Amino acid sequence: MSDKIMLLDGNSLINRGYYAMPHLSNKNGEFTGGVFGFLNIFFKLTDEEKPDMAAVCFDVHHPTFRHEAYSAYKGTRKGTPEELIPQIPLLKHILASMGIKTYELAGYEADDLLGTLAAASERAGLEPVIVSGDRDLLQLAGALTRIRIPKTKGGQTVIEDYRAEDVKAAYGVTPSEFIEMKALMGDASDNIPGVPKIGEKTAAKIIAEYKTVENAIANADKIKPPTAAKNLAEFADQARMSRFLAEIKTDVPIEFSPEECRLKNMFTKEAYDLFKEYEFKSMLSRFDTKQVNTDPPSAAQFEYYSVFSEARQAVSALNPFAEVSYRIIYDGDTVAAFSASDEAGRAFCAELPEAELITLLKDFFESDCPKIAHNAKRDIVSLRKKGIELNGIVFDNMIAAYILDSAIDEYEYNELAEDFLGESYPSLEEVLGKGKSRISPSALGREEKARLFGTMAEVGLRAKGIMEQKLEENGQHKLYFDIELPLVYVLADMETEGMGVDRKGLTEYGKSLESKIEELKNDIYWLAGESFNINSPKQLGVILFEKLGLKGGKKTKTGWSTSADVLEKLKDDDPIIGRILEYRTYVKLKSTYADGLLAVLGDDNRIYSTFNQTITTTGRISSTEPNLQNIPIRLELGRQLRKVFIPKDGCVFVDGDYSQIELRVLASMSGDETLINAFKEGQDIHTLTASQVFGIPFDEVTPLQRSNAKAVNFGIVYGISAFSLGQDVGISKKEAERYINGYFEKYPNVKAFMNNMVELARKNGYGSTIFNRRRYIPEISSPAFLQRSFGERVAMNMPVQGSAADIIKIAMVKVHRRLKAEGLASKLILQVHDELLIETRRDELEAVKRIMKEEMETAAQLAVPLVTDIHIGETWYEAK
DNA sequence: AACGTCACG
DNA sequence: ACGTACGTGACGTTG
Repeated sequence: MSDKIMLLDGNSLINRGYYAMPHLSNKNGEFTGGVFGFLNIFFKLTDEEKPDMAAVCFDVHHPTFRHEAYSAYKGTRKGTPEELIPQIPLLKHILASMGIKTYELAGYEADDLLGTLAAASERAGLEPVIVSGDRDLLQLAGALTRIRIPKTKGGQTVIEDYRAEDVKAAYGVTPSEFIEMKALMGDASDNIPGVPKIGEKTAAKIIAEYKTVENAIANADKIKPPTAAKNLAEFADQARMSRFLAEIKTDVPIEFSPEECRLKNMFTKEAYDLFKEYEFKSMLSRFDTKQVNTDPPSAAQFEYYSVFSEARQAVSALNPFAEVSYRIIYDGDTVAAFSASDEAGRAFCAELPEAELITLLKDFFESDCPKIAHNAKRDIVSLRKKGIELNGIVFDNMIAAYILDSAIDEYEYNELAEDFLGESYPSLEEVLGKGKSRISPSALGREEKARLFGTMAEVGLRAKGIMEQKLEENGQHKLYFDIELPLVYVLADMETEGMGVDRKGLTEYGKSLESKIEELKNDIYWLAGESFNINSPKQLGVILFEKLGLKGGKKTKTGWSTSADVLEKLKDDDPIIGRILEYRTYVKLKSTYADGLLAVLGDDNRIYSTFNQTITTTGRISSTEPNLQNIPIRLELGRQLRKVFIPKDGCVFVDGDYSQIELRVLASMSGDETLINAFKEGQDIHTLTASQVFGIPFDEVTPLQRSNAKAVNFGIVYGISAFSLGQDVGISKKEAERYINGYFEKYPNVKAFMNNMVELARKNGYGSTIFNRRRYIPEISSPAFLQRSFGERVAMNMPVQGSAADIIKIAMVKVHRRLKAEGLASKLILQVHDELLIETRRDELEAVKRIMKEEMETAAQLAVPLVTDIHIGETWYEAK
């Protein structure tokens, strides 16, 4: 077997990466998208091809005869975007660190080098694989040489593979004829003029018949479209010159020895450090961390105790007046170890049986000693189950990191060290492994435990200072200390309290769906003429659009789309469609809700959801295992499910929800008079929008018009596009455009507000809310239209959605505080973005109603009232 | 693990 | 010409 050599077009691939990738940069603001894109393709290919050797070629532009001769055509070649320029040396640096050879030669482009290296490789008996984003390279395909071209297909990168015969199959010409073809059609981006009026189609036809440009010129009189014949004769010299330019050189005078390109271990320490520095996090898992693990840079002193008396001494030696950063190390739900640091550079770790740890730590945790935690909510909830009430949390590093950058999805100690201290440590995943092969933390060696757990606490102590300072600088002190940190306790209490469920009712609800599902399933099989898996969109698509031949199908990345909005349009074409939609509704209710909730229902008939405070980019909280924020309500059948959510004995539910909070926030932030007055006067906002946009009196708005106006209002909040609004309402894009223009005409300040938010986000790099919550939006400066448009929509939406999130969080803290202050036993148990639910003691009903309304309505001072509707019920169903 | 789908705000 | 709504989480299928 001959060795395989992979030859990559550095410039082309980094360019492709730059335009295809999200707008990436590291924390120093250095742009990295192009390099990341290159490496992505590179690794995908090395995984697939497993080459023995590799080399990367780069352009070195130089004024050569080639460009001088055709200076008339210059200007068509796109200059390298500014952000990409420093990425080219960066890529070379990274490749060097991985031991990958690069080639460049003044005056030659990468494709000439690739051609030369491929030819030399063939002569050396190797199997060359050329990788480029540029289709011109296809002319190099041959018996031995393959060309691979990455392509974005439905959001996914696929890498096409061309041998000589594949070129023939795809283009109808051989690789060498590909050169002839290009000479005729020209290529603006390569400054190849070609022949006027000859495009891809004509060129292909001519070359298929006459094989070469020279031969075509000789037979110009016989060529079919008369214009082509005439031009070919007239521009014969230009065609010859184009032919010369189109051919990639295979004889560039460059020294090349394939052995130098042999791949060794690419995953070196140097490469690892660079990958970390430039934050190519998803690629770090390729490194064998056993080899590259970084030692803690600080000369820290970490003690390890596994004897109770020694551990006790260490805990009591903690300074009760200084801030102590601590970490609990969990093994599942068990407390496996504890570490703490009250002085930079020092920490200890105690590992004992859980019961001993609980005894050891109870006083410390319950004392007022100021503590720096990392995910305090988890500790509060876990310790409570073990009889400890955690007090004195003055800082939560995880929450602080989220406030400083809500887009990050991991906030472990090493990320904090990296971002705030500029130090590198291995991640927990690197130390413990991931997925199935993850080991328990207690399986580490003593030394390692002391160092790892100690560092976790120690880093927390030092990072806190820096983060606090940044919060201050950002004007986020109040957001952090008055809203988010107190909210930790509120959410912990909600998680502790849980929500009651009527187990029998839930079981019966599930049962009641079964027979209907069976019935629909049989109908569908019968109508389809065969049985198949209805839950498989793939199989369903084949049945509907191929077997039954329904028209109007849309495509997804993987096949036919069978989503509800597609099926809805086909409802009248076949009775099977309605059955499928109905089947889906029932199956969803059964699997996700009936079965799903039963699976997490505790023996005490309560459900304990987890409320995540650091997930969303906008500032909302999220709910998991189960998600109690997406319990059905819109359709009656699903809504019935809410009857199984019940308060405990002696209690009722009091539910408060903000009316139109996002539109009120929009009115207030934009200062739009019309909107503000409407809310002040308690007008129906969708009807108002309808009357404004459609130019009709308020009283004459029809239900359909109101519903369309409602869609417009939503669209505005989401960062509207005419296309999507049209889709949603079922009107043409043009008509939708008229709606939007009408809207902005009637609410001019809203338009100014949106422009403002986009401009501000572009200038600052982030969007922000009334309470200074931030979301960084790097996409807003992306060169890629789609990315940029997304960034702009986010810039318009985040301040609105985020401010609403701020407001209800304030309300939660206030409601929680009032309930405590007034000594009430009623408990806040749930938040659903604009709604709060309190499990209320019957004797406290009036007080709770009053507190809820007051605190929710006074959570923030807006230019419009924050109207809150209160409902009471014996079940959640009734309380809405 | 990624995708399609669908539940909520 | 590009191909779209903003923010989530859970489930089942498929590679």
